[in-house]
Amino acid sequence: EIISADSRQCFKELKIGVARPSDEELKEIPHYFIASYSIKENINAAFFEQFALQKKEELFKTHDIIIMVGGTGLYIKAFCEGLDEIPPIDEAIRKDIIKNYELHGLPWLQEQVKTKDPEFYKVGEIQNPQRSMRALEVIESTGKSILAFRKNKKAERPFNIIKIGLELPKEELHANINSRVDKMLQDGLVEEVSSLKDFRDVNALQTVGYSEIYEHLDGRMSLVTAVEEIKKNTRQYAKRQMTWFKKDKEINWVNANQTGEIFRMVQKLVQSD
RNA sequence: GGUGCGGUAGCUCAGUCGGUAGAGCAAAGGACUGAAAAUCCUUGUGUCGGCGGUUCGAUCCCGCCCCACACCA
Repeated sequence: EIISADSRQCFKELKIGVARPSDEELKEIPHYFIASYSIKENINAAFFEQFALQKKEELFKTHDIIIMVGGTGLYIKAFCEGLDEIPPIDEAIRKDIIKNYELHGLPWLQEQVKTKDPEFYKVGEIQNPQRSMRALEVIESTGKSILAFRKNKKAERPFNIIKIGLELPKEELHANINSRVDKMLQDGLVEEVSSLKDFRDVNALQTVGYSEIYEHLDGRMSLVTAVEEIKKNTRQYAKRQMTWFKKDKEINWVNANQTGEIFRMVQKLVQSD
């Protein structure tokens, strides 16, 4: 059985633009964390960790091996190594910080971090608004620096993990991206995005394939340009995924086209484990 | 044929009152513990269209030529 580790395919409203597996594929093998939540819900890495740990518990009662598939590096890391526990943040604090950042910009944010969490200001990514806002909301909500919650040690997991990475030569990867995007358009990407026009501000829709089509629907971009942008942004995203996964020395790499090889590798790894 | 406006980094363009040039995007590499398909960081030598002239020195001024666009015939 498969647990998906994909931060966008988990939403039931998103299908074409996130290249969700077909209904037949989903019927053939039970999948979890696919099309199971709404874009209106606040799904994130911590939520996924809890979900997957619980689901794995359930599945191990009847299976020796379960498979996790997906491209969201942080989610996979959260499952394999755990996230440090940080108390929930008051929604009002969070909204207030975002509002002020949008109003006053990065200098304001940095100033806030500097006075409220000088430690983070010294070592944190203060150029990165998302990280700085996170640090700010933690200290405002808990009174403690986000750094104080970081344990810097991996969680112990009572099961074995085998990691397999799929890779392709760059030209092939890019050709695949291009045809996949063209297929999405044929399948009705524009219609899918149009139907979600009231939700363009939710996190789930800050997504390659959706942002560009919104721009087009606003009349700020031709369809042709939007499609080119989707292809380009997907290439850049794929590159970021590779940067993330290549750092993980536990991953066994296979050419994505050699499906037979993938099978053999899984068997070998499972036996030797 | 005439007039005008251009020809500068892969693309779009800025600039140098004459001392060999810089932004955005792309590309390449990287980071990343509650937005992660997100967010952020690093990296810019290119016959400054060609050939001559003026000058100590020209991508910048002058002349001719080539190319693109617009308008006029």
